[in-house]
Amino acid sequence: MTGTTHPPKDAPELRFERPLTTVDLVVFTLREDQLQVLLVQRPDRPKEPFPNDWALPGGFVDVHKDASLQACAQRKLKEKTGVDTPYLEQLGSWGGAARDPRGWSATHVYFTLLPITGVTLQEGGNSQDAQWFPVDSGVQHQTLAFDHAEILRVAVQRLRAKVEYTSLPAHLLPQPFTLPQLQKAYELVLGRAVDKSGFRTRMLAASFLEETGPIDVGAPRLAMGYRMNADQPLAYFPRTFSPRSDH
Amino acid sequence: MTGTTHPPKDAPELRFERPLTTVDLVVFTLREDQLQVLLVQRPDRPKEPFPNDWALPGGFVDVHKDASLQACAQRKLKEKTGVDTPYLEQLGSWGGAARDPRGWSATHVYFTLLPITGVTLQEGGNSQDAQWFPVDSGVQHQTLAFDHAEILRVAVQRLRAKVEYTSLPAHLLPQPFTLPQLQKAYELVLGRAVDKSGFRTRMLAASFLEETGPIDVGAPRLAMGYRMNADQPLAYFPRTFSPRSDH
DNA sequence: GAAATAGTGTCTGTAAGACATTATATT
DNA sequence: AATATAATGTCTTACAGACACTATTTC
Repeated sequence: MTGTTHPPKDAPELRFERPLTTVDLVVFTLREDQLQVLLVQRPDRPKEPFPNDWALPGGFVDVHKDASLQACAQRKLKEKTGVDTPYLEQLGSWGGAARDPRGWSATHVYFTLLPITGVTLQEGGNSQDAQWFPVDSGVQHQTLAFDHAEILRVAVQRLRAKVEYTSLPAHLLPQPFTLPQLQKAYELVLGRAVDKSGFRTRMLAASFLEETGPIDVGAPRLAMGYRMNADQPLAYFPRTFSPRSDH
Repeated sequence: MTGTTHPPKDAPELRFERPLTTVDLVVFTLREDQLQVLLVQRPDRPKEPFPNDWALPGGFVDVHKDASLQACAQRKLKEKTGVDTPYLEQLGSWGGAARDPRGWSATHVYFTLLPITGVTLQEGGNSQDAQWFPVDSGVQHQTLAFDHAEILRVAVQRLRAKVEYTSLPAHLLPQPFTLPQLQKAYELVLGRAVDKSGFRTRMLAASFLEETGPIDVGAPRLAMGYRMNADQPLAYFPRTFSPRSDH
């Protein structure tokens, strides 16, 4: 380990301009019967780009605090939401000369799904205002800071695609949950109804759920409660959901 | 555009240490009836990490040459292979304090599939020796430079997973190709046989192929030639390949 | 016509979609 | 008992897998 200084003194061949390196988060939750995403408002200070615009939470990698990109994402998530998420997936990276007026920059984007119940939005710090926005309220096409509108669009697309053949939406619910609740989560994310019978067969066949006993969720009848198998953060189904009408 | 200098003079709040930013490539091809991957040998020079070890082709982002990460990947691919690939997908990014002895670094990894016929390996430059290695010859578990063994493992996993439900292997063949050739490409990537009848139905149903007329590929009988639909770099199948025996 | 490969047809199995029906709780 | 929701059953359809069969070319 030679140790890197800024500017690097010990390695002449490394004396070239380095891009800025950031990590951004796309945090999804279910709130008010809608799929929502967490955004923060850019500060209104001199030299800060996109003042007052909404942006994905995130920021610069701190080479002294963060052992890795994933660790950096976890840290930022914890700072904003107080949550240690069990599911954090890399969405991809975006980098170029034009995306940040401060210079050539590359961001590593992670996305996560959280039950709203576990979240307590942290005020202050770099993110004056953190706020939830419904994904289908036009946020995707509003002018977010940087290229975050594009990133959010890709994130939503990836989420919806993946929900068609994985157990992802289970992470949106506090445990234990019932199958009707899980089905509703799927329907809210996909934006369409799903057949109950097929849904249940499919979920139970994937064996990523464990029974926890009947639950009263305010319905006339008790429903079986389930929690996710601890060792299986994500189950893959043999086919995608796809209504007949598509063909 | 404020313009970034090194060190930045105009933005006190940006005077922190920046990670190194690189782009690496996982280049797959079909060669000698095997799935192979392109590796380059690390130079044996003072201050260069992992001297003589094999590594994925790639290198530092050049903020003056490269408009974006994708452009950087295209440039490096062209430099090494002389190819302008029609298919370049981001695999993900790897970053951390420990992966490069020169300091905190993050690499953005792209992968591509090429017909071997179009490639002419470029000698000299930063990559003394570029060479093809069969994926299943233990390269995945050899000690590659940096964390490239891990990256390669993920790339192979992603490729094999995606081949189960997409038209990816078509990019491994020079056009036009025949369906038997395409099937062989699938079988080589997947490492198992695939049923002919189902395969053909599936490929033709996906309608990403255009007939180009019968071809003589040295077989006793002519076969229909196909090329990929120009506007469809990747077709998705409704289900994955999966032999009965799995269930 | 023998041989080898290209291409097609038939049967079966799996799992989803559609929708009807039964079960269980509350009022 | 009425009602609302939970859970199950039945029928159909799509499409892959297995495997047998036909077609076309060269020798």
